[in-house]
Amino acid sequence: MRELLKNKGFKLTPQRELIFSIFLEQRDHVSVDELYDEIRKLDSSIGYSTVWRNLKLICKLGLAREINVGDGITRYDQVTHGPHGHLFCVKCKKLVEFSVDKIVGFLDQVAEDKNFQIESFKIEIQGLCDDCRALNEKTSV
Amino acid sequence: MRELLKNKGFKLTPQRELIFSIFLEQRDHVSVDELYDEIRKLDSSIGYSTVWRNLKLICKLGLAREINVGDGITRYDQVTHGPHGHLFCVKCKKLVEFSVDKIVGFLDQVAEDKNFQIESFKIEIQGLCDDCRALNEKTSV
DNA sequence: AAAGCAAATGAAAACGATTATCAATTTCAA
DNA sequence: TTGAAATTGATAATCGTTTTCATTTGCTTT
Repeated sequence: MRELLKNKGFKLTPQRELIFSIFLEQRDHVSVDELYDEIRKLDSSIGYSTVWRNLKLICKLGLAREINVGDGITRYDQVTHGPHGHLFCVKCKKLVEFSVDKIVGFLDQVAEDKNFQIESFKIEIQGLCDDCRALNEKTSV
Repeated sequence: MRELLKNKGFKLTPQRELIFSIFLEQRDHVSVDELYDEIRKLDSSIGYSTVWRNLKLICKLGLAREINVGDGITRYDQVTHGPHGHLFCVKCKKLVEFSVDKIVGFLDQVAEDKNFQIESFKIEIQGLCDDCRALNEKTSV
């Protein structure tokens, strides 16, 4: 961690250390606000900008990616989980991952056909998750 | 058009008629600003809100979908083009469609496995398009 | 160990796209 | 023709993101 930062000219501050470690232990895809709330529980003196800037830095270092599901909130997705798609529940906003191994070949082919140089891809299914679906049926009867 | 609106209790105004027709003849995925600019050329009295509201309405009627590529600008994608994925050039912001017929089966399977009810899906490849790629090579030599 | 400098921080303000408000106007059914 | 409901246009509010700036801090070099 310290080395990864040092090599690129970044400094290791207590705030940064805390933000990195808390972010990396999140299982879900957190937003700035969500991470900020977590951080504040541990050190209420850390500012919002600092959390925001460090999330950006985490992305720049290649440890996470920004995800935009269209609800106006940017979430941060650890790339250490490997390439994957997302199921996004439009009701409860839950984001669940799934493996996309079976279709990366197809995507590579598409890009090759159009002479497009892939930087990243995004595969997202939007709809209702298991829970919200059950809930919907109950309340609509 | 008139019937589609009438059935759902919406009224047909000259502004709406113009916005709908101009939107539907766009080949690209326009943003509110872009469509507003087009509209203004034809009728400079139409307000931004009206264009925005009618784009929302077009989506509500199922004629288009919102696309979020992560650059903070919402674009509108005509669904009449059928299900498709997007190649998004991070440099020139161009959005090009490609067919996803070969992988919808896979997505359906994923959803079924998790008992997830699909409303829509999004398949996006981000990177450099043919043109920008060529340009990059030239300037970096 | 001290100094110097670049980077990082926190508070606040700026920003930009989206969405809401509201008075005036217009559509459409009765 | 008339009245209720929807629409419009201008403007303001909202909200997440990003920038600014003075101050502090980490780290390298003496």
